[in-house]
Amino acid sequence: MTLKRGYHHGNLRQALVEAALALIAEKGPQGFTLSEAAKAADVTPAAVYRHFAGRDDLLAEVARQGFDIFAALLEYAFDEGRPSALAAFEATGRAYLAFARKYPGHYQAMFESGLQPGRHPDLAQVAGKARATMERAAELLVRGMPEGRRPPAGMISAHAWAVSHGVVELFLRGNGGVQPWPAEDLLETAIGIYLRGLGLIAPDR
Amino acid sequence: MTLKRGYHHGNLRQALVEAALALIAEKGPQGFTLSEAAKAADVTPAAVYRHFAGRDDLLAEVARQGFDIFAALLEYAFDEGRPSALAAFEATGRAYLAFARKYPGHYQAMFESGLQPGRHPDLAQVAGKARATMERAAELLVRGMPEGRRPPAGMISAHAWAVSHGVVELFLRGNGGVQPWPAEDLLETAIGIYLRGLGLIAPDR
DNA sequence: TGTACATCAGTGAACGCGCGTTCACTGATGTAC
DNA sequence: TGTACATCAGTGAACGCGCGTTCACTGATGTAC
Repeated sequence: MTLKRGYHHGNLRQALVEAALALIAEKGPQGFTLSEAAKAADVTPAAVYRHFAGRDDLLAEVARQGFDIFAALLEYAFDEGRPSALAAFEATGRAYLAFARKYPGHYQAMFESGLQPGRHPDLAQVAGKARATMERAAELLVRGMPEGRRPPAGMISAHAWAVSHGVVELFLRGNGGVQPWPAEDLLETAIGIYLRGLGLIAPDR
Repeated sequence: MTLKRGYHHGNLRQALVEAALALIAEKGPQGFTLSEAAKAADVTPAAVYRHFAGRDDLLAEVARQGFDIFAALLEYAFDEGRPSALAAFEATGRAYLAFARKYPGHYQAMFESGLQPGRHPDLAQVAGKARATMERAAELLVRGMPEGRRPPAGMISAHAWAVSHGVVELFLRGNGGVQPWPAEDLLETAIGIYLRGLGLIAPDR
């Protein structure tokens, strides 16, 4: 980290993003400050303004990169619906949780930092891309159901978002005492029961 | 609000709690500061220390009162399992959402303020009471299932917590763009499908 | 290859701000006699 | 009923702190000739 560097940093912009990520992952979204990120990048706070409009702009860039990774992971998990609509749907749920576990800094910047996407159009755009992938998975899933009883795909994907998000918030971080099940197991069983309820998995085991 | 009052406030402790609630409901948990709560209660910041050990202690009291109300609402919704285990279980889910909608300040203090319950034993205790009610509802629910295939009640209640929490976070506050369904409908459909998956509701409609 | 110069990334000092917290105090209240 | 006094809730001024942001500046880089 303290490698010799000259007056110019080289790639300060990305270094600041990564410093912010480390701070957020360690101390939560409120533990991130522009000044501390600058210090972690071995630079004066004023230097940040060469690359970002201010504190919120830096935070938004962190979230944007997070949504980029998130969208790519979902896309990869969905895999165009292979090997089956069912498997692809389950895979996107797992990908949600895997992302939250592997990129906690990004995740918190995206969902817990309190920045409103309306103020950052490019953020809203890439977030929409991630959402679209989940909706494609749901869309494909309901096509496997009898015509008359298909629930709206948007509702199915909203359910999947909600349970994934809830599992992450309540059980991935250790905030509610010791949890007897790993978050991954909780999500998998919840989605399994849900899919049975949709009639897409046989009722017996 | 600006009713004449003497040198002594009368019930400053509760007035501060309510000022904090209003601030949190309006501007989020980070919008709450000891100074602003004091100002809203028409009192000097230093006066707060007559009633609370400091900022965190005031926040914890807000959360504690929230868990009190929450636990009572769940208890009332559960109603000792009447009229049926199924109805009682569904009612607790609805109560979760109703609480979040009706008491947004409490809800955010409890779940989004970042205070750790470990540091406030009485908070952890009353939170445990709420959790226990949800587990009783789940326990009663699984008793209606054939002996060999009963999932652990704690898992069922964790699922219910997670989906309720996720629906609140994602869809009750308007953070994710316009949502075509009310949060209540999303939660009800999700839990309905889930209960079908457990074999507790007939598969057809 | 060498020099002059434009560009611009980062410095360092300073700002105003609101925060949580402390302290000696003072004014109101209520109880003992 | 009236007075002395203990209690204690709230005041007001002050503190140190870290924050985000600004500004004139300076040092490094790279390009034109």
